[in-house]
Amino acid sequence: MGLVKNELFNVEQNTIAQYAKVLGHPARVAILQHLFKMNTCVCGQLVLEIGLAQATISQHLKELKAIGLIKGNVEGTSVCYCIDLENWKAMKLIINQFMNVDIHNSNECC
Amino acid sequence: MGLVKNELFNVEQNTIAQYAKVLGHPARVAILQHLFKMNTCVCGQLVLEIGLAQATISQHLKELKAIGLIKGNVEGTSVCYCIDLENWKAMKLIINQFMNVDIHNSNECC
DNA sequence: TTTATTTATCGTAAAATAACAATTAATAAA
DNA sequence: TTTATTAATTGTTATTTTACGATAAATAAA
Repeated sequence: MGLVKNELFNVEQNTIAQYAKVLGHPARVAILQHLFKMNTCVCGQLVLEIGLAQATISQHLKELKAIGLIKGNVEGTSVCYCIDLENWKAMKLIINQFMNVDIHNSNECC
Repeated sequence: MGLVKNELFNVEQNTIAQYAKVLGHPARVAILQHLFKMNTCVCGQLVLEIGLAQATISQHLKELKAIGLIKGNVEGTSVCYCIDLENWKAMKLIINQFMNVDIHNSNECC
């Protein structure tokens, strides 16, 4: 076990869960917020900004990159990261669509 | 390790991550969608609807209840679950606020 | 009272996650 | 060329998560 049974769920449910999972760690939330705040590519610094080890930050960046929310450009000896706006907006749409299931419901119960 | 260092992040970041984490499993997404679709309290059935073992569903329900997104009413020998709309809307607000950090940014980079 | 139904809890195993030190790889600077 | 800088990767450990069988608890039905 410890293994999610994705085959029991539809694509939408798995996609929502995948995005939510990536956002489910405060370091990754902080990284995204920082990238938005800077509004430009950010090289390094993230390790200083957040208090985690370099290897740990690198791991979180990898996950954010893997799902497409950020992208990185090699710039000399450092790598510059920024939000992938197109994918970010696609993610927003999917999450919003899910979160708005309440709009057409009254839920008069309990 | 395997232990998140919450103390490095602010309340907002931790709250966002906590909500996202709960939504980060397709079974919990499916449960929420089902509760919205039924638009009323749901007793049992969830185990039949989703293909996971009863103990597993019970565990997922516990997590959703712990963070406040659903509530349960004992009704005879069974328990009826439904969305806690107030808390659900509070969650939506927090997640939306986070996701809309892009609105004021152009992100001309990379 | 006995039996059935329904859900929660316990115990357990496999897998995933978070974190970090150490190392490697790649480029820039001296 | 040698040295420094920066980020990725590797290896490892502790912890958490997912899942389920078995059992317990609580109530309803016979």
